[in-house]
Amino acid sequence: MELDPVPETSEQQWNLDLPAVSCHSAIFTLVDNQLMLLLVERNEGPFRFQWELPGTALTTAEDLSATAMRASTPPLAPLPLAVNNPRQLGAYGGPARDPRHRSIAVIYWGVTHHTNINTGPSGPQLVPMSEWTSDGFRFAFDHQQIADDALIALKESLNSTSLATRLCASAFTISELQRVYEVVFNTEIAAGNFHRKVQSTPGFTTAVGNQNQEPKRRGRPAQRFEATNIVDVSPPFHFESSQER
Amino acid sequence: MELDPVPETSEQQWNLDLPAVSCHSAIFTLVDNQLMLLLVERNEGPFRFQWELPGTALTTAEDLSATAMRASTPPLAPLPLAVNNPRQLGAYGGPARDPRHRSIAVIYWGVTHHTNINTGPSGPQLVPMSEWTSDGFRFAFDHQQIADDALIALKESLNSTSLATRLCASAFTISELQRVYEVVFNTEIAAGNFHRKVQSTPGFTTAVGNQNQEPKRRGRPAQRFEATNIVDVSPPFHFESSQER
DNA sequence: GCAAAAGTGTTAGCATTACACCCATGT
DNA sequence: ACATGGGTGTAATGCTAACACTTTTGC
Repeated sequence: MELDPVPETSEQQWNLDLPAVSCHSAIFTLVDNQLMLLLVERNEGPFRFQWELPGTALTTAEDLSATAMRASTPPLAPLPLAVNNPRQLGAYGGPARDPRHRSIAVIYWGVTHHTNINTGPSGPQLVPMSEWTSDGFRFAFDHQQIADDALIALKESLNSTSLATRLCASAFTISELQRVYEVVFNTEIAAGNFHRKVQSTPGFTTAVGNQNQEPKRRGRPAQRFEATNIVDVSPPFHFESSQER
Repeated sequence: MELDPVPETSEQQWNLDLPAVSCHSAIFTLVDNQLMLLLVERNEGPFRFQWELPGTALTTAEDLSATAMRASTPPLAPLPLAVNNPRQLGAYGGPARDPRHRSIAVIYWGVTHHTNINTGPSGPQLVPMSEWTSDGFRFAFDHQQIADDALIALKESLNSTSLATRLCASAFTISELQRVYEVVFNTEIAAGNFHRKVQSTPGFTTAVGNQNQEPKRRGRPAQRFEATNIVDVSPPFHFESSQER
């Protein structure tokens, strides 16, 4: 069994057979109590004027994750996108996914606070979930399936890890954290129990000194916390979306 | 942003830049109370005489999973390998993973009963986990990492789904099913509790008519069951490996 | 004082664990 | 009879859901 992935054919055939590989990213964030996904509207080629996950061809000698993250940064953006924990969703390579040629897309997904995302009129846009899960929305290629899979991966990670802290600002309250879950799962959570669960999970948050210079609101002022390394929640949450799609 | 994954360069450069894509499979099975992994010893190219997951270049217009499964079937085998639920582990594409050229490997993993696997002297071999997790064992490329990741994925699926039934023969007893978990996790399970958990999970098994023509052993004869569709176990098991590596 | 948000206490329910115990069979 | 493996009963434990209740603030 020869496992050299380069087939022994002529150079011309080699060209035709070799698939193109691209890396894409599915970046989620929260804006205004809505879950947003970073998407790009295609302006040429097949699926023109339809939306896709930001991606780029795999050409330079870097990790797949680095290529994917680079793709979600607009060309002239001053700072790279701060998604510090991209996770691989998988490779999508159905033989008919690109009408031009065989194509493999490797997808990474991640979350970040919306202030870390640079959007511009000609680059990636934040699209609310209510839009891209509606029937009229048009994804390019198989990116509808990919976005659905990424959303499932996001929910699984929120249930089993402290990833939700990365969707909050650098300092946040427990109820702001709770809002993350409520938005993503479209559900209501009993505040008292949520508070205990987070506080009783070691490493979920770190208390921050009482720099409580918030615009004063009603009610008892909340403690503020910071995100730390992502830890497992054990036993996990088991939130479920109430009515999806 | 042009997202066409084919860069607009000359054909020669195109050759150099385009990575090679191969599909590999990590097939687990049980033989003699040992967890086995299907591996191939390389006999040419880099990493000669080292072991890799069976793989093949992506050349034909088929699903990635089909290519991966084809790679684990010996060339002249009469029947394809019966892994009816291959799951994608991920894509591995570090820039240095293949010393010859840029290379992307898409990995699928699965389980099956050992009688469904055809091995030959020149093809894939079943290697016990005790061997391939020992320090002296030599994997080709980054297949050590991939095998470790596949084992983690296997354990996660055993904990959260009824996949273990696919490692048993077509008819099996609850204690044979229990042995699957005990071998993979290298742990001991209280038989009574395991019995209840399996029986109380709808769809985990299907009772089979009392065709109880086994070689008679000591003790009360056990009921025999068949595998059905794979269902989620909720709440999941949480077995853990006692002393790994 | 009252409303609102933060945080704590308390009870009931569910699922697992540990282990005792009975069942059915071969020797 | 007895050992062996199959299967059920039961009490203790740990975690969560539900919700009452206290605390701390703005109005």
